[in-house]
Amino acid sequence: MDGIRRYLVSEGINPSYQRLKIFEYLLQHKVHPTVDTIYNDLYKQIPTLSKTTIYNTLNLFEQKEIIKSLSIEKNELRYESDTEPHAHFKCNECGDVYDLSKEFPLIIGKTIEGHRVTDQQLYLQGVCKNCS
Amino acid sequence: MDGIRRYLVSEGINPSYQRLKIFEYLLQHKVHPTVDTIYNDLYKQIPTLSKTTIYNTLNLFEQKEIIKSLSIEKNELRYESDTEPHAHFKCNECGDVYDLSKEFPLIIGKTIEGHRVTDQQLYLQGVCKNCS
DNA sequence: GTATCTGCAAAACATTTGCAATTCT
DNA sequence: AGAATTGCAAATGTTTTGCAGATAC
Repeated sequence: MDGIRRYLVSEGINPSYQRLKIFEYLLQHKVHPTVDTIYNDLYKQIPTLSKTTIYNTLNLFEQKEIIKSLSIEKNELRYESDTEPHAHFKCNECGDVYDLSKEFPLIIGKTIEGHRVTDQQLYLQGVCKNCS
Repeated sequence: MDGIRRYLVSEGINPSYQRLKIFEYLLQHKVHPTVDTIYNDLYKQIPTLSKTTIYNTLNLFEQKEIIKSLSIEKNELRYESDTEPHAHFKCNECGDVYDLSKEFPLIIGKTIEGHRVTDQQLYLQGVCKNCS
């Protein structure tokens, strides 16, 4: 927890209790949780927690570029603490989202058809190994 | 317009006036419009048009697999009539979304890390050639 | 003590649903 | 007439905003 505190401070973020807990949660739950999932889980430890604080905190983290948001599915934002580019796979059966370790071509930094690329996201969908 | 009518019929879709106009709009506006954009444009020609009809129609088209929806950005669904897999580039300056003709590896049909892939989306972001 | 952070309640959006009126054949 | 379609109004779900109270330095 002290490591997390130091990390947040080093990124210019005031390490409040809620912020520490939310960032710790993202580090420990690498399944790209939604705000609702984060709230329902952390609520057990922090009964006074509100969703507003989770929204505020995630928006702050994203602005400071220590997390990323994924809009894989309509009407559902998901969050992850891994900011390195990597592909995502969403299972249409169980709904789980997996990180893929397989390397795909890195396009960031290149110029394609005249457009300068600064960010890339590869989303795959299908049926995961558990649901096959 | 008669070609569009025949196409809708061939896909099992009753070609009402609104459906014809909405599909024609998507064919003519390949900038991945939102429901709001479609509504604001078509409203001028069809003053009685409602957003509900646009939602109904787009959902029907998507279900019949003659269009695709893109959730590139949070809280904003975009639609396109091109159902072939291709990459998208979104300009963070002007907000426009471009189709890229450059070929990227086709992953659909493959199995990656045990997951069977049936759909793929590559989203790039950055600064487009007009905004550079 | 002053600035920041939290969290309630309300607002703002996009999308869906229920249903009555309209249209088409 | 009968079935499908349209579109209004209300409901739903997610995210944002306003603001008063709590917390931290």
